[in-house]
Amino acid sequence: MTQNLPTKPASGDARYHHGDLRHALIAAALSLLTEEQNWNFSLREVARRAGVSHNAPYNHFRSKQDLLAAAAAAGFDGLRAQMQQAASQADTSAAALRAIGVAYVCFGTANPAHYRLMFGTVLTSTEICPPPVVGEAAAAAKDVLRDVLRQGMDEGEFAAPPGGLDTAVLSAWSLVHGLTTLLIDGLAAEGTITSALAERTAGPVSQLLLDGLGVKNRWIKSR
Amino acid sequence: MTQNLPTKPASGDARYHHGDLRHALIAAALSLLTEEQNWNFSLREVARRAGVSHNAPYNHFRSKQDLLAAAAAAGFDGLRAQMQQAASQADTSAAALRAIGVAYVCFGTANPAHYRLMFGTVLTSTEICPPPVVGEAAAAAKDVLRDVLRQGMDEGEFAAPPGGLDTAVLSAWSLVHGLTTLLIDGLAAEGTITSALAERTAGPVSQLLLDGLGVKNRWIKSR
DNA sequence: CCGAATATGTGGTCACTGTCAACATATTTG
DNA sequence: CAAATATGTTGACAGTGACCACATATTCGG
Repeated sequence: MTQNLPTKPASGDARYHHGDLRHALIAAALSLLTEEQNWNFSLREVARRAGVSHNAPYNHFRSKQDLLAAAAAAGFDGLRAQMQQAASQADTSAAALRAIGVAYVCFGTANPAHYRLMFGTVLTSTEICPPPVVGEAAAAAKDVLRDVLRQGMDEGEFAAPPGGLDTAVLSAWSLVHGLTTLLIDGLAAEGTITSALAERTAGPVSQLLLDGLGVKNRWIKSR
Repeated sequence: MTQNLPTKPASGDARYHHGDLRHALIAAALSLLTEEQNWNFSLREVARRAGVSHNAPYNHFRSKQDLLAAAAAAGFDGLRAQMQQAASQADTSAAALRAIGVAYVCFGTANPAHYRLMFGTVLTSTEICPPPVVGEAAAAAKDVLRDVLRQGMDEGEFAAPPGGLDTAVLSAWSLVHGLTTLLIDGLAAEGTITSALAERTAGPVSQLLLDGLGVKNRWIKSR
């Protein structure tokens, strides 16, 4: 090295210890994720962005995958928040379900790379299928859906399908998740995906699920 | 190297030109894919498996992504085949739709890594969203679904949802695709996924879609 | 209040990767 | 049969993830 040990920085502003490097790294990873729309960026680049050496991240994450898992978990937290807000503003269970569906798809299409990462770390990473952090965050989001469905079934607004609540939850989640990824992958529609397109698509698709749940005012009668 | 230029092999068995290296590379990639359950394997490893030098692949694929895209396209071909066979063995449109759903989910859960790759290369790769090869293969599979739905609607077996055939296709695909990935990701059920589980899950979920399509003998009446 | 244990950051290193360029050998084609 | 092309080979390079030993803060027990 040309000049040794300027370790003690000139200004007391930047300390040797970063303060909250863990979050800084996650933030850096997320910004790289949205910039490049994939997670091929190097762990070293993340470290550079956070202004630390290429090895500092290893004090907070066991591996690159581990960092990505943390970023994915953060994504599920955000998703859950959006779903909850959407549900809270609806007055009927059916409306809540539809709102959740739209919110879900909008979240995914607005943050394609992040959404993809959320459901992608798993395989890319270790054997243990959903890394605990991710699994828990995902379950929390799933529960929002479950609550709405249960309430609707309790109120008699939804009919119980064979297989009961579990099947309903799984179907609903499958539907919005599938739609989201198809949109992201450019397999559902031509051209770039706008939030308007997401809403326009998510609406009818959610409706079809509602029909399956035997919601009272079916479109078939309403026209 | 210890021993130079045994380029001309002793036996005339192995030629300088491989014969069909392109397919050999795809095959090697696929076997690595199922072995390691991810596509972190190196292009060099693929070349090693095919018994060629680390640069030979570049005569057939522009990049690693390009090879992966080819593998993904092959996957869609296989998927379409299974869907077609399932559909051909059903006597009603509703039965065909249900069979396709189950076949779809079974394909995905039986080849998790491959399935994941099929819907994953996109982002990981270049800007042009679905690489042409992949997009075309995917469209072919999608058409199987579309044909069944159209026929069912023509026959009056399915009711046309608002948004028409397109919405129905999109919904159906979303549902099975979403369910498949959730199962693969370990987010739908506990423990390892068996083909039995896949069928058991895909059945009711498909049924819910059929209900949404207003199929005559609804489960609610059939019990 | 101080010294040891610990947490956090640094630079060095290694095997390996994807890709490029230059070269060698088959194959095809005029 | 020569020239053009297709296919494969070796060599190189910068960049990567992950390990190590070491340096510096921070914390905590005495």
